[in-house]
Amino acid sequence: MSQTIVDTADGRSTRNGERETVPERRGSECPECAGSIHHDEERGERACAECGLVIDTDEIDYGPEWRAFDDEGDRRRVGAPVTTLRHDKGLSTTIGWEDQDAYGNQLSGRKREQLRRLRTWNERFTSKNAAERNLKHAFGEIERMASALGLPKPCRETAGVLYRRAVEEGLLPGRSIEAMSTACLYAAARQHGTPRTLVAFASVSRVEKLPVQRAYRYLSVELDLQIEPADPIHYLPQYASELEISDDAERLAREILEAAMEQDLHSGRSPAGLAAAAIYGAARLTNERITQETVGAETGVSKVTVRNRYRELLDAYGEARDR
DNA sequence: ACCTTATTCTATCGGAT
DNA sequence: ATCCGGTAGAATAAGGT
Repeated sequence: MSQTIVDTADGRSTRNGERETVPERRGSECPECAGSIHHDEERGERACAECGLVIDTDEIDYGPEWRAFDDEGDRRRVGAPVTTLRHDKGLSTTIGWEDQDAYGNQLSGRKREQLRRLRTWNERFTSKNAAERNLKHAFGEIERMASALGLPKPCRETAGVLYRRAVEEGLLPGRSIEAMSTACLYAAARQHGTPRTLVAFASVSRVEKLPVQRAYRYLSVELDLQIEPADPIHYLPQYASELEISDDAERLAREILEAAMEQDLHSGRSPAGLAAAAIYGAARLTNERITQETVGAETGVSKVTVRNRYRELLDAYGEARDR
């Protein structure tokens, strides 16, 4: 009864987790001293310019990273962009399998022999040990799941960074690669404001929900991840498009959620449930025919929860309207 | 590892449109 | 006939001992 935990596995905020104690990730003010946030591109950190409080680390640099070595001044880096999602960061050479030269001519037997040996050794060097192969495996899984869930690239990259850190911290032994990579992607998705429910992750992962959850918990404790409770508003766009709701209704749902959050209705509730209920309530207010059943089915929330929440939400919204 | 508490889920039924 | 709303009891999640 002392600590404020804001990092619940299903993304809801806790009862005593007052919002103002939660570090604002995307805001421009320091939660400690209200100073402005400074971006340290070199170190990938965001820190307060006044008091030096580091807001978060290991941000992805989205900008081009090209540097020229010819003369001074122009610092662009050259080459394929470095990506964390290749076990070798995309920097190794691959030798093609074709027994042809660059012009498509057949090679002599002698050359072919030489190439085969080269390939063999190249393989040995590029995936030289088990750890590297594990990374390969994990990043493959991250890519697969991310595209199944429609998660954007920066999010995948973050997941890759998290996974790499997890390996470096020695969190892997005793845990499956599948579970840990799923957990990393889950964490990354929430950090990027494109959350998906744990259930959604479990459905695209090769492992069950429980190990994923355990891995996530372990990960967030060990890496000291500061992840805010998921914002129900972030679920709106995906739900709205799945349910084919009008833009007007989606906007309305957003307003409803904002009103509800003013009144702390979201505390302790599942963000996905709130979002589903807001969609349903908004559709009802704009006279769009949609049943609690379909909303529940598409969002993975039971219809009981949809109706319990949507009543509350509309009450809160009406009250906010009256003032 | 077990216990407590709040929330959500499953199943079910009566009533409304 | 389908949708809504309410309810009981099981299940789950998170925190604490």
